[in-house]
Order: sequence, then C-alpha cells, then structure tokens
Amino acid sequence: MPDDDRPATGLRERKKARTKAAIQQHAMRLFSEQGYQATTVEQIAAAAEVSPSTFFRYFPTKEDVVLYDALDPVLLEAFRAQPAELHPIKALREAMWSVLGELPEGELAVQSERDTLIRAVPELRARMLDEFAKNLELFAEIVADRVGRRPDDPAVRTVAGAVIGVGISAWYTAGPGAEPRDFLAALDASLAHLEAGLPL
Amino acid sequence: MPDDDRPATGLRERKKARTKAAIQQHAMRLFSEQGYQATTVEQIAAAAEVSPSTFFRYFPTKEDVVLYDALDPVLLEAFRAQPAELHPIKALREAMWSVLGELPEGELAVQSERDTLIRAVPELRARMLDEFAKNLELFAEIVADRVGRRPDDPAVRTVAGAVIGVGISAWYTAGPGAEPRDFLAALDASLAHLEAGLPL
DNA sequence: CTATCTAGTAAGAGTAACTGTCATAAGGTT
DNA sequence: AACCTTATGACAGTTACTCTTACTAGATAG
Repeated sequence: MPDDDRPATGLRERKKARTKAAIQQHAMRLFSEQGYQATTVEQIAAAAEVSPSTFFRYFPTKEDVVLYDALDPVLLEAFRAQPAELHPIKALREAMWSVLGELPEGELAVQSERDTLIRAVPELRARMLDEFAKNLELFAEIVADRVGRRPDDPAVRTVAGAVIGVGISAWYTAGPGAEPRDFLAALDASLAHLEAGLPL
Repeated sequence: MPDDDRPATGLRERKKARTKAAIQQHAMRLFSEQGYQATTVEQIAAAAEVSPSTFFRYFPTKEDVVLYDALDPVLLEAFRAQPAELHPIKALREAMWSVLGELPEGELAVQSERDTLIRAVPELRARMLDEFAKNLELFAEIVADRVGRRPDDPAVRTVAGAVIGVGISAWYTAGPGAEPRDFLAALDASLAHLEAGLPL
C-alpha cells in the first residue's frame, strides 16, 4: 500500500495526461474542420489512435471534450485574493482584469474559439446553465464570506444571481465573432452598472 | 384551392390536437411512474397508440414533450398591461402576482410537477438556458419600450440580465419539493432587493 | 356522388451516442 | 520473480433520432 501523498509522476500518469490531451486536441481540430455534429466520436478516437471505449473513459460525453474551463480555478483564486474591504462586485471586476487582462494572445485565442463553438452548438450551450449555476454557488460562498453572512442568505444569493445574470446577458449579447477584449470590457461596464444599483 | 384563411376546425385538425394531447399526457404519466430516462419513446408511442415515427412528428425530441410553457404568453401580457410609470422590476412583480397568484390549485400543481421534472433531469434543465435567454430578450424589449431606449442599450440589457439572474438563482435555490407559493414569494423578495439597488 | 389530391401515419432500415462486460497486457509493488 | 492494479480494446446491446417509402383516411373539384 503506497503512502497517502502519491508522487503522481509515474509513467502511467504521464501517459494518461498525454492521451487525454491528444483526444482533446484532435477533437477540437476535427470540430473546427467539419463542425461539431458532423464529427463522430469514432472519428475522434481514430484520429487520436485510441478505441471509442477509451474516448468515453476520458470524457463521459462528447460534450465534455469542449466544456472544461481551465481558467475557472485561476479566476476564483484571484477573486479570493482581493482586499476584503472592496465591494464584492468591484472585487470581481478587479479579479477579472488581473487574470484575463494579462492572458497571452495565444491562450485568449484558444479560449475564444472554444467559446464560439459553445455559443454555436445548442447541446453545448445548454450545458452552460449548470456551469453558470456552479459559478453562482461559488460566488455566493465567497460573497457570504466577505460580508460575514451565510451563503444561503437571500440577500447574498440575490447579489450572486444578479451578477451571474449580467454575465449571461453579456455572453448572449456578445455575438459569435466578438473579440474577447471587447466582451471583457462590456461585461465590466455592466457589472459597474449593477454595482451602482442599476440606475436608469 | 381553398381560401387563405382556413376555418381550422376540420375533423383533421381536431384529430391532430387530440393525438398531440394524448402523447403528452401518456408521456407525463409514464415519466412520473418510471422516471424520465427509464421511459422510452417507444413506450410512450405504444401507450398513446401511435408509431414512434408519429411521436417524432409531433415532438422533435423527447425533451419537447415537457418543455413548452403555456403560461409564458399570459405573463407577458400581464407585464405589458402594467402602468407605464412603474419601475420595470416593480411592474414585473405586479404582473407575477396578478397571474400566478390567481392561478387555480390544479393548474399550479401541474405546473409544479412539470417544474420538478425539469429541475431533476439534467437534459431538461439544460435546455432551460435558452428559455431564460428568450425571456431575457423579451424582458429587455419591454423595458426598453417603457424607459424609451433601444433594446440593445447596455443599461437596459444589464437590468434585464440581472432580473433573469435573480430568477435563475431563485429557481436553483428552491429545492425540488418547493411549494409554488413559497417560490413565488422568495422570487418576489429577491426582485424587491434588486429593485432597491442590492443593498448589503 | 365519384374521382382526385393532400396530408397524417406506419414500417423499416440506418446512424451515432452511449453502456456494460470481459479478456489482455502493461505498469507498479512486494 | 510473483502478484496485483489499471488502462485498454473488442464486442454486443440499447435508444434517440433520421430518412425513405408506401398506404390510407380526409378534404376538394367536377
């Protein structure tokens, strides 16, 4: 029996990581070449030189190849690191800029392509609701922490909901070809508006 | 060649309506008896005494049997009918009460069962995002109308987004067994909080 | 009232996303 | 070297859909 803290650098783990990355890359390539629906799992598996069974062992559904956002935890950390005296919405805006403002052009492009795909394919877009809900939950927890209330406090949940809603609105309003920087700016402006109490 | 304006009361039309209703009823019954996933389209078709092909002619997907909300247009109309000087959020709250507050117990129960099903089944829940987005669009249009701005005005879209977000939050927060009246009350309180500018 | 046209329906074949099982082989452990 | 764990592939099965074709009952024209 090995120790509790595994080194996690065995040949096995590395191979797994490589296989997963290969599947993901080939999938994204095929999606952009032929479209999402037109690409079958069988094709992806063949391109990545694995069996279809293996594909499904790495990704429970075809959708999941697209839907993991590696940036989420980073953003979360940046949010937590903001000074406590800031208004939660202001803190979120600062965190957004600190992470996404400094992102290298390449990363931004990958993210943008992924985003375009999600926006365009109904099945993918649909799954975003749970993603939004997850973020709502996280946001509520952090806000509760900062304001010194429970995460299930109605006031806290309302603020979190409003923020997520503004995010959804910005996401839908930004067209398929929207520049990431433009989207970020629009979202920031909306959040500022919300922070100010939604004056009309 | 018949006139442009058909009477639409032929035997044919009536039969169609009856078939559609039958499929829907049997589907909902089977869903509540066996669960959504465990019920196959074949079973539904058999119960309604039609072929699977016919099922798909009436409902493009299995999901669509559940996902149509007959109450939406009514609510919309009630919202439009509110006095113009009311704050848009206030007007929405009034409209909600006027429609849902007066709904007969039976209708409320049907609506509640449908809602529980949607909440519980990921595939159905997912499709709600587009539903929310549709409502966001409608809400933005009406708000724009009332405030005398364009529907794509960022301020208008932000308000609409925040309202939808608060709705989503309330929807997720209300557990599966939530009483419709309680949900309504919680949503109303959240909207009031939003209307007041989200004081913490 | 009959011939004809239209449209709802069934039947059946085909596709693709999964799901589950089992045998094998390669990685890691003692 | 013997053993155990785990990634993998092969394969069979299920189910939501799609498409084509043929039939039939309802509506219309003469």
